[in-house]
Formats: sequence, C-alpha cells, structure tokens
Amino acid sequence: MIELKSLKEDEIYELWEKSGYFNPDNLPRKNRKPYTIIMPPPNANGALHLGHALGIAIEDAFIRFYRLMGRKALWVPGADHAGFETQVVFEKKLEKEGRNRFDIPREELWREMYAFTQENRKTMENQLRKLGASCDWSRKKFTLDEDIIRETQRSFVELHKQGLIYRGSRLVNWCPKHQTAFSELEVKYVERVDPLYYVKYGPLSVATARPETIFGDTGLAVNPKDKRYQDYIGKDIEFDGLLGKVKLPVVADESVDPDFGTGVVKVTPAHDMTDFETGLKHDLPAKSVIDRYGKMNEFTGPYKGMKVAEARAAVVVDLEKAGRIEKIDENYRHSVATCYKCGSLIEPAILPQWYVKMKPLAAKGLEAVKSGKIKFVTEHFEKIYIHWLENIHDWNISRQIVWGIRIPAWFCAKCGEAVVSEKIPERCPKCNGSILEQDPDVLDTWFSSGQWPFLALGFPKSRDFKTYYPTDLMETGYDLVFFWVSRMIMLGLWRTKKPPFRNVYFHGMVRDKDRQKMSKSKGNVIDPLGVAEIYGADAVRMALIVGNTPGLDPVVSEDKIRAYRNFATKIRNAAKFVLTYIEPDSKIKPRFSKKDLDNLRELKIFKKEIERDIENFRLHEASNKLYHYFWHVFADKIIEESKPRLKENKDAADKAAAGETLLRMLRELIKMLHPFMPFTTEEVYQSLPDKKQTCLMAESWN
RNA sequence: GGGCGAUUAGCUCAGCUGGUUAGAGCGUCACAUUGACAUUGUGAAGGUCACAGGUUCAAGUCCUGUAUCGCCCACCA
Repeated sequence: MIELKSLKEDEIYELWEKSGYFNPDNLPRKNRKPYTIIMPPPNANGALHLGHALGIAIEDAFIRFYRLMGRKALWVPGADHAGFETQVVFEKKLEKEGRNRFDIPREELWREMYAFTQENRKTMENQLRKLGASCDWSRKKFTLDEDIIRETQRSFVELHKQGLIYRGSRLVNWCPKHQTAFSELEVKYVERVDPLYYVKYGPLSVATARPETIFGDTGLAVNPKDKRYQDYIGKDIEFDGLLGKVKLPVVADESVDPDFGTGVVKVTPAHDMTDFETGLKHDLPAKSVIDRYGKMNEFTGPYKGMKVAEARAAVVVDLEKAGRIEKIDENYRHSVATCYKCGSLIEPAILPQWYVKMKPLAAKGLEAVKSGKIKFVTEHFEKIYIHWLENIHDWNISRQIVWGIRIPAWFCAKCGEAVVSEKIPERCPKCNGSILEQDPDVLDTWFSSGQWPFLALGFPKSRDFKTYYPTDLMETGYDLVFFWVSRMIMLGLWRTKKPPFRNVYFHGMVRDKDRQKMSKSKGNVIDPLGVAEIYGADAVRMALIVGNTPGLDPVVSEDKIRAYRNFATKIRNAAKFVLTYIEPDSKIKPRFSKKDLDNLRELKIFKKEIERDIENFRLHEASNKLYHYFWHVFADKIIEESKPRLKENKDAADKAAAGETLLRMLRELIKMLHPFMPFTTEEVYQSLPDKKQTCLMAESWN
C-alpha cells in the first residue's frame, strides 16, 4: 500500500526549477541532439491572456515531449518591448494621470516606460510559471537588452551598406493622433459610405470623395484608351479655382478606370497613395495642403487651420457657389484607411523615412518555403505567405515615437547628410561638419523582433547560437504571418544565411462558446490565470489543446475547462487506487496472465501512435486519444477488470501480476500525458515506487 | 476584385495517408452507486457528415460545381 502524496502546483513548479532541468545543459544523458523553441516574447505591457496560454500550452507540450524523447530541449523565454503597442498602452496610463507624452522629455519618458515594462515582465514571468512553462529562465531575454539593441543596430548598418536600407521621402501612412508613421500592415481599411462629389475642372469634370484636397491637385489623369478624352492628353487645362487661376496638365495613365465616375481623376500626389505613384510616373509635383495634425495648411487660403472634415464641408459650399458641383452621389461605398489602434483616419503625408528594400530579401524568403526548408503547419498558410511575399512593398521602419531602438543614423546640421554608423560619427564625411544629430526616430518593433530567433540565442558568437540554431519550431498565432513570421524568415536568412526555424506551427484566435472573439469590451474574456486558479493549470491547458486543430480558431469555455479538471481528478484517483495494491517490498513473483501481457503490448502500440501524432503536430489528436484511453480503457475497463484479482484473491502471484500490470501502465500513461498535463502527472510520479529521476521530465519516453 | 478557411449529434468541435456499426466535451433520458472518483459507472436517445454531380470495389475523407458563414489581401479616385 502506497499513499498518493498531494502536491500543490506551486510546489511542483519549485521542484522543477530546483532540478535545473529546464536548462538542457543540466539534463542527464549528454551528447544529444538539440530541440529548440524560441518563445514568442509576450508584450511587456500587460497581463497574459488566453491566447498566450494557448501558445504556451502548445510550446510546452512539444518541449516536454522532446525532452522525454531524449533531446536537449531548450525553450528560450523572453519579453518584447513592443514599441508602438506599449507606447499606446502607456499613453492611456498617462492620460488617466492627466499627463501627455508630448510634454514629457524623451529621456524621462523612456525611463518611466522602461520601469513599466520591467514590472510587467515580472508579472508575466510568474504567470508563465503558473501555467507550468518549462522554459529555461537562465536564458531569458528582453528585446531591449543591450546586446539585442547593439545587434539590431548593426543589422541596420549592414543592410544600409548593402543598399538594402535607404532613406526616401515618400508618402507615408500617418496617424494624426499618434503622430507617427506606419507600415502598410498597421493600416486598417474600413468600409464607409460617403458622398462622391462631381466637380467641374474647366471643360472636364472629376469625381472625388475628398474635395478639400483640391488645393493639392497637380494634374488630371485619364485612361489612355478612353476615347472621350484623347484630345486633352498632354495638354493643360485652365480654369478659375477657389483661390484663383488654376492650370493642370492632363496625363494618360493605365490605372484610371474609365467606368468610374467621369473617367477623369484629379491627381493629388501629397494626399493619396495612388496619386503619389501617378505623380512619380508623370513627373507631377507633390503639394501638401494638410499638416501633420490633420489641419489645412498655409496653401489653402481661408481654409487654413480647419480640420479636414470642416474644410471638406466649407469647400463643397464654396464650390457649389462657384457653380462647380455637377452632382453629388450620396451613397458612395468605399474603404478608407484608418489607424489600426485608434481608428483615426490615416492622413497620408510626405516624410523622409528609412525603408527596407524588400524584393531581394523576399526572394530568399520565398525560396526557403517553396523548397520545403521551412514548413508551415498547416500548409495552407504557405500560400498566404507566398502571395504576400510575391507582392511585397518596401518596408517603412521609421517610427516617430520614443519607445524603441534608436535608428543608428545621424544628420549633419550643416549639409543635411545622413550618416549611418554603429558609433556616433565625429565628422560628416561629406562636408566635414562637426554637428551631427541622431535621427529622433526609432525602429519599427518588428524590425528587431524579426531578428529574434538568432538574437535571443546570442548571435553571432555565442555557443548557444552555434548549438541551438536553426531552431526547430516557431509557434505563434496566424495573425502574425506577415508581421512577424515572414520578417523573421527574411531577416534570419539574410543575417545568418540559415532559416531561423524548420517548422512554423500556427494556432488560431481563441473564441468564446458563441464563437465571439474575446475582448474586454465584450466582457467575454477568460483570464487564464483565474481559471487555472480554480480548475488547475492542467485543465486549462487541456481545454486549449484537445480538439484544437492548428490554424483554426479554438472555442474555449469554462465547461470545457471543467471537463478536464474532472479528468485530472480521474487521473489522481486511478493512481490512488493502483498504488493501494502495490507492496513495494513484496517478494512475490507476479504471474502475468495473457490479458495482462496483451494490455501491456497494446499500450506500447498506442504509445507509438501518440508519438507519431505529436511528431506530426497533431497535439489535438494525441491529447484526445490519451484522454479517451486513460479514462475509458485504462480506468473503466482494465482497472475494473482487475478488481476481483486485487481484492480477496488467494492466488498471490496472480494478485501481484494484476497490481504490477496496472502500475506499469500507469507509469507509461503519466509519462505520455506529461506534455499535456505536467502538474498532475508529476504529482503522481512523485508517489511512484522506484522512480528513477527526481522529476518526471528527466525520464525517458521509451 | 482576388485568395483562404469552415459547413459532421441540441450546442462547441475532432475525424491523420479514402477501408469494419462516424467520435469527444457540454446538454438530455433511464438505472446504479458509502465506490479509487471535488461524483462516478452502466446503458439509451440524437447525425440523408451543407447541396449537386463525378472518381473508386469502397468517400465525411479525393475531384468539379453551387450555396451559406467567416477571415485575409488589394493603389474602389
């Protein structure tokens, strides 16, 4: 008779940490093949949510499985400074305190934000412990660690040297509220219904949704095949504008759709992405008429100082007075660009920014996936990735915020030359001027996180980098295919000449039982730590993994979590029962029945099946099968059938065989369940007779 | 405009390479239960696997098309 020791999750985690086995260097049995996962560093600006818990459950399952399989399993934890995201969170905090980021000196703001993120990191790290993450804390990294900043800046300098980073004055996506530019990925298009104004331009008329930008017109465009306007192509038209005489050239451009509006487009290069391109092609100047705060500027006469919306109304009234409005289509449906964070209308602006030239990087990124060097789970994300990379645009990596890695570029006060250098330059190489000021902008946070797999391992010189890179698995949400995964692949290949990982596992977005996305405003969020407190971390992990097909949105409800809490209870009770009939010092030799041997053999076959499932990324299947096997085969059938043999059995050798069979099966089953339910299985393991290791994770799968 | 995914029990979802009576959780019904069981066990009801064609000895599983829902991408002035 052996008693089942009861252990709390915190005690178990402490046991694990003390064992040192999270660090693969300490694992028994040396000289093994590594298995590496770099944890997607959670944003250090808040608490973990269920989506994080999902990723952690999946990654930990893989890590624990391969550790049992005898691999040198390394899981590197980290935290992301999360540039703009964190800045937004922090701004809200400042707002509540009645402060404003624009009034706080840069260094002071930085210091406050740094402290803020370090606080969050501590919370997050404890939350990861609560969830049972078996990551190597001795290797934890932050995206603003000094070595990370240094290498990130070095990448910038190197890319610049190779002509892959350039400075360009182009039309950028500008958010007037946040006062920063964005890459195209941070722009969200929303459908709206707005009036479409048909406005007379001398003999022609154009349809526009933005009449207030009329002062920035520098041309008109028609389709070269449009018969109606052949006579105008190449000529100037003149007419009376709201601020005096206007003269605009008419150009022919394929991009103009003859069937839209009147077939004539006003070209306003400074305020529209398409027009900017058209302007470049036809050599039309860009004239800004809106400032960075979304107000009309000095080129707009009486409209100066008005907000865009006011100006639009005023301009329409005046155009009507001038008899230039032909008609207004009130039900024009179109999409407008907005800030993904605050919903403000994006006001395109011409600004000098740093760009990464993407085509050469994308070519390598495409090859790696098309050739199968990097595999996506599920496969269909490869198509999405390929499509995006084949149509990629240059990447604006300048952000006008404080929170991030400074761009290693200095501008000469005398001649304006931009000097890119790892160290502060003493003189301008062009004019020899000595006053150089660093670019106030910081890098897009994805520029550094895009290098995370090799930077987190201490590239270029560390032993870890040499041992553990390329990594085996990148596990993340499918919403980051473009933002993060594609950039990691491209930048990883560029900087290290190797793919950063061999496989990418995409999980879906967690939904509630009504298939709604979880959000604070809907009030349907499940706090992973809260439910872990109530039902146990294992129950939460199982609820997140069982039946959750990679790439699809999992539905998680408290009912489901409760179901797996019951399962954990079942495991404990079954173990308790089995141990009741074990006599550790018994000298009786068990006499196994045919059925005993069959059961043991079948379990072996079953284990092989589970192994195959996990190796092929089918955690949802493996976990479900284990649940079913443990409960409905092991507990309901095998244990039940052995009860008569265990109780009041005069045949001691048969009794011993029944007990021994159950014990062997239990030992195997908790090992197999360990990747999914580490706490419960460890609790059982600690009570097993003749356990060989201090904790279950150091056991061997076979 | 393009692409992707989903459609299987009342609800939420599994079902890998096509192969015996299609599974799980929650819910429903009946019976049992001081049992290892924060209940659990036994059994039951409940599915034309969206629809229409096709391939095959065999299709929820492969192919074509249709419908509905959802998501992503795109320079809709």
